Amino acid sequence: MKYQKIPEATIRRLSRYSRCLEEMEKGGEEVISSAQLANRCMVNAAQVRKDLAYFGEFGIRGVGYYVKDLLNDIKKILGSNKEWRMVVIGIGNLGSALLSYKDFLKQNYKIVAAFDIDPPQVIGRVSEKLGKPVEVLHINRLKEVAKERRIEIGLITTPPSEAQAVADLLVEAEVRGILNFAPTQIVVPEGFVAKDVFFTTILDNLAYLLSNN
Amino acid sequence: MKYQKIPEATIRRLSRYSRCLEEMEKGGEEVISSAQLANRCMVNAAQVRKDLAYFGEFGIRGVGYYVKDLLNDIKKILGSNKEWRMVVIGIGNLGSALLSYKDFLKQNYKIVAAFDIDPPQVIGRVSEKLGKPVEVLHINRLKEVAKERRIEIGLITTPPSEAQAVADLLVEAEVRGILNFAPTQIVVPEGFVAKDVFFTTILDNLAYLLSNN
DNA sequence: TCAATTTTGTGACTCCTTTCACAAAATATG
DNA sequence: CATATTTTGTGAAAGGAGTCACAAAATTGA
Ligand SMILES: NC(=O)c1ccc[n+]([C@@H]2O[C@H](COP(=O)([O-])OP(=O)(O)OC[C@H]3O[C@@H](n4cnc5c(N)ncnc54)[C@H](O)[C@@H]3O)[C@@H](O)[C@H]2O)c1
Ligand SMILES: NC(=O)c1ccc[n+]([C@@H]2O[C@H](COP(=O)([O-])OP(=O)(O)OC[C@H]3O[C@@H](n4cnc5c(N)ncnc54)[C@H](O)[C@@H]3O)[C@@H](O)[C@H]2O)c1
Repeated sequence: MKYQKIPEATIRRLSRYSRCLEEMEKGGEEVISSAQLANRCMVNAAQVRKDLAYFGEFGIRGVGYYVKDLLNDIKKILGSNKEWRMVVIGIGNLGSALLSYKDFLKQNYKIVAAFDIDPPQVIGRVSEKLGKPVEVLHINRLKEVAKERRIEIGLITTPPSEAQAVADLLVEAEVRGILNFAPTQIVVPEGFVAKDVFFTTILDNLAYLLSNN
Repeated sequence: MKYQKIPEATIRRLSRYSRCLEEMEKGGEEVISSAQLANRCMVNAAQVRKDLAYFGEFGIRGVGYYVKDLLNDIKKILGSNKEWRMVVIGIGNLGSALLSYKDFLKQNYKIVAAFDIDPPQVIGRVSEKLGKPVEVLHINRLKEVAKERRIEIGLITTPPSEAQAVADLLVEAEVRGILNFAPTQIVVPEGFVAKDVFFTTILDNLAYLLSNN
């Protein structure tokens, strides 16, 4: 297939297909049609086929898709087949929750370091739920440790006033991907990727829908 | 302006404008142009004007928009001018973090109840950060308390296996808006609104961008 | 008072995304 | 082996969303 720009919506749906396929695999299903997958993910069947068509041909006409193979192919496309090494910065309420989030382990996302500016209260913290204990370190060791542990993604859970400064530190440490949970827009240079997760935006959306339906 | 279907993206941007306008108001700015607001929110100026045009005329030609008025108008559009009363269900790592999330207070979102199925460990829990202490109650009191406290939005932070059942309880209690943090797709009847927040989808997105740029 | 300046609101255009519809490929059946 | 059936992959059509460009409205300044 010739090259085309891939819609961001397609990537989001691939992640959804991935989750559904995982459940199907667990359920023992071996082959599915685009219609079945579409149904499960609440999208159009042609949409499923077109999304996949951006990346190649994965199905067999008259048959469908092999669940296991398709799951693998999608993970390869998303880059979620490899293990991603992450750091959490700001070990307060939300940061602690992320540190003990079991699902990250099941997926290929692994928290391998944690930082705070006020470590005495949290230093040496260990979560049994995690495969390995993660010790909370002082933020001034970020650059050094990030390189050492080959960290690729940073999760920012500091107060909003500190978020951009922390992002700058991550950039300096060459951590290329940033997920920011503080309610402030993060800016990073070319070559880096930052995504903001605004809880209030999601709630505003809900509020709008509730007010107008 | 004649009626049109309003794009979901417009609603998301309005929320963004809202946040920027709040900062501007704090900063003492009284009037802004669509270009300035657009710049701040990293969108196109025509986009700002078109988004607003769906709902009426809010600016003055040759002048711009009055920050205070526009903020009010946007909040009215979004429905975020009123106070929304919320419940959190599943007071584990993430649920506890949400319970003590200060920003909800600053906005018009207020957590007025909390439930778990295993309350002995958490009953009577109080967060000083919140205006009023919120006691964690047993899930079997959900329907009764939801009505009593006029709850309109439910935040689900139970394990995924319980999420749909909890959503069903919320529907039964006529809580019309649901925000689900468990990694499983929630289905609700006509007239209710459910949004899923999938952390892994966001990470998959990031992984894709990091793998392909 | 009137021309110059600023900035909105919006029709028209472009670009992107989704859906439709069908030929092509694989399988099943008699 | 030929025909019917199934389901993919994809070009074409339809539908939405974003950008451009300019007339209309307000203001400023001479
Ligand atoms: N609590 C929630 O449920 C929730 C939900 C959505 C978003 N958020 C956002 O996430 C962020 C954290 O929220 P929280 O409730 O966990 O706050 P918190 O105050 O409990 O935690 C913040 C932590 O960041 C640390 N910190 C401050 N400056 C730092 C720096 N420069 N470097 C490293 N660490 C630093 C603090 O010591 C503290 O431990 C906030 O921006 C908040 O708006 C929180
Ligand atoms: N921890 C995180 O940072 C994080 C991030 C994203 C998503 N999530 C999702 O949020 C959910 C909660 O995660 P967590 O880490 O807080 O888990 P957790 O195990 O710490 O908390 C779950 C809580 O739900 C309660 N519960 C179970 N069944 C219930 C029921 N039927 N009714 C009421 N309460 C019930 C449990 O008693 C427990 O207190 C999970 O689905 C998880 O996948 C968590």
